[in-house]
Amino acid sequence: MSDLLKHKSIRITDFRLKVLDVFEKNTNAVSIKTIETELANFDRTTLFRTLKTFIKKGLIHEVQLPNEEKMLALCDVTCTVDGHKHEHIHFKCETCNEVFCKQPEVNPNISIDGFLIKKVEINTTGICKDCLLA
Amino acid sequence: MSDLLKHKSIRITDFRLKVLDVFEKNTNAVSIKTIETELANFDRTTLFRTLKTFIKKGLIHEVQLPNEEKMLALCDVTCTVDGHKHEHIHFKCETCNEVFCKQPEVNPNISIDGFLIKKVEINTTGICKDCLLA
DNA sequence: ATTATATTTGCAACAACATTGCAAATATAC
DNA sequence: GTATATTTGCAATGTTGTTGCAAATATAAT
Repeated sequence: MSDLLKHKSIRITDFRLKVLDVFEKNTNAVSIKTIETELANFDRTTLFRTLKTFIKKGLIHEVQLPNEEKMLALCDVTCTVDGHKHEHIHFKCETCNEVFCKQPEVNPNISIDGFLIKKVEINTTGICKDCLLA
Repeated sequence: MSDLLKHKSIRITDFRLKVLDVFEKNTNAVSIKTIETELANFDRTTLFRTLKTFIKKGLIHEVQLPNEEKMLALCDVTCTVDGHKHEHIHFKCETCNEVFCKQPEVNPNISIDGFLIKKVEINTTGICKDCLLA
């Protein structure tokens, strides 16, 4: 578990392990509110700095849907301090409100006439598998 | 110009016309900061309420790229109080920092195994046409 | 193992962004 | 022109995130 921090060149501290633990206990993306609830006594400044470091080092990434609270999720192993390289897309279920990182069935190829696209980010909403079956 | 408000069932007031004017004067998406700069004397509460109303009624939409300031842009005519129905995607130029609403060359078809997708939002970054030619 | 160095933490203060309640003002409907 | 519902402006407050700094801790060097 601390290997994950070491692998991304993040110094290991008690607090960072606790924050990482929150991400690992939750299958899907988590909000800052969730993190704050699951950490017992903590300093908000340190939390924000920790999250910033985690993002910079390629350990977690933000999921930002319009008019929605910011969510955070663990990155693919391909992400490093040199940049985030995600293949997945994001999905928010309007029934259970969970935010998923999922592989699309066909890899989308997005282009705009005359423009050079370097990064693509896809956010979707709908109803997830479990809620459809329920 | 006030027809646009009428068409979206938004009561016409001086303040709302001024805010709408900012959107119409700017070709691309604008930040709240930009709106505040272009409005002379105004009340921030009223501005936030106005923007919320505009979004709810389908006149403008948010463009939220991760780790970026929230941007706002006029909607397609297809958007109403019953929902936003955009065909376009968003593009932020890393050279000029403009945020565009653009039609993609091929309409992307996004699907996730077992999930029902109702809305898709695509945000891209790169270099825009003008900056490529410059 | 001990020390040196660099990074991280916790606290207080603050800045930016956004919301609520309420009385006065204004827009639309009659 | 009046009645009714909505919008505005103000003050207060909430939420989210940042800065500076001294003390504490993690890693690197010996």
